Amino acid sequence: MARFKGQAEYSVDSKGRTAIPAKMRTALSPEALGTFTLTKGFEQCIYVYPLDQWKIKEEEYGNLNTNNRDARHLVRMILMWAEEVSLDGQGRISLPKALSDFAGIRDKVLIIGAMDRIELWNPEHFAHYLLEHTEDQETLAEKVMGS
Amino acid sequence: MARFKGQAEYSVDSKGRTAIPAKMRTALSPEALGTFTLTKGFEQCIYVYPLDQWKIKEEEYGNLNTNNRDARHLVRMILMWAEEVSLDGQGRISLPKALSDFAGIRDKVLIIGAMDRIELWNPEHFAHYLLEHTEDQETLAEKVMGS
DNA sequence: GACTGCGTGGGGAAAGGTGGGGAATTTTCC
DNA sequence: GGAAAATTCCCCACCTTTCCCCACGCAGTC
Repeated sequence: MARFKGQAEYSVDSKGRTAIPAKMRTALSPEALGTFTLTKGFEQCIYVYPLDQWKIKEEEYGNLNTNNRDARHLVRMILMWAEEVSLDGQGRISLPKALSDFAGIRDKVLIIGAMDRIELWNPEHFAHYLLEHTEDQETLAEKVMGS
Repeated sequence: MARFKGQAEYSVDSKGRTAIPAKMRTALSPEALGTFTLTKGFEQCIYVYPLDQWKIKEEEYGNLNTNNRDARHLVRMILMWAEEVSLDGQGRISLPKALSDFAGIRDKVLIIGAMDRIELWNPEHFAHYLLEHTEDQETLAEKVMGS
């Protein structure tokens, strides 16, 4: 499985394209075929899953019973935002308008490696996010991984 | 199996035709033969099943116990609205009047990929639908897919 | 100091969405 | 039963968007 890490602030050009950092590109499995599935993240950002990783997610959703009202709604909410994009010859992807609108991304994007996915943030929004979550890492670690 | 995802707002022309997004067309299996079965959706929308996927649904409904009053009624309700349509040379389908009336679709249509089917919504109705389902994704995911 | 890798920008060709005309078929009405 | 009207289907044409390719400049490396 691909393990992404690190951060970078890149620009988004007039055509809505942004480069994926070379370090993250080299972390991709060959099975990903240079293709990602972008979707709406929890919090105001875009989740970027490599194709092979997304297949696993998709499988889960496909097994839900669509005769169940809540399941139907969940599938709608997740899939309507999902979009498949591929790297161009320069190692860039183009951001679907619906998603960059949602995340408030315009001409700058903060790219964060987060294990099995990459996250795209509006740099300013991310700064705000940090301000709202001032708990220090030590406390969090204890809360989450404690016992 | 075809896996549809993404969203798009397209127009419906004066002849009641609407294009199927190219991304969804490429997701079609060859067995679908560019043919869909449209039927009344749960919630106020139109369900669009590729031919091969519809066969599976048909099988499911065919296996229901027709001695059961509810099952009998459900099958009637679903099948009486079902209609088969094919893509034209431009990748469009024409919407049966009964269905577009039911969904309230006029000159604009919101097209949503939802796994094995495509959904057609009146954009405004969909906005209302979203307002009525404000549960956040995280809670819903937990409810539906367990811990 | 030249070379290579990487992020950025843009031009041109191809594809995709939209609209409409006209022939063939079906429906309706006299 | 036949003519008129409406509908359906197939094709062509336009225009915007997308995709693919080429080019530049900066940075780190040998």
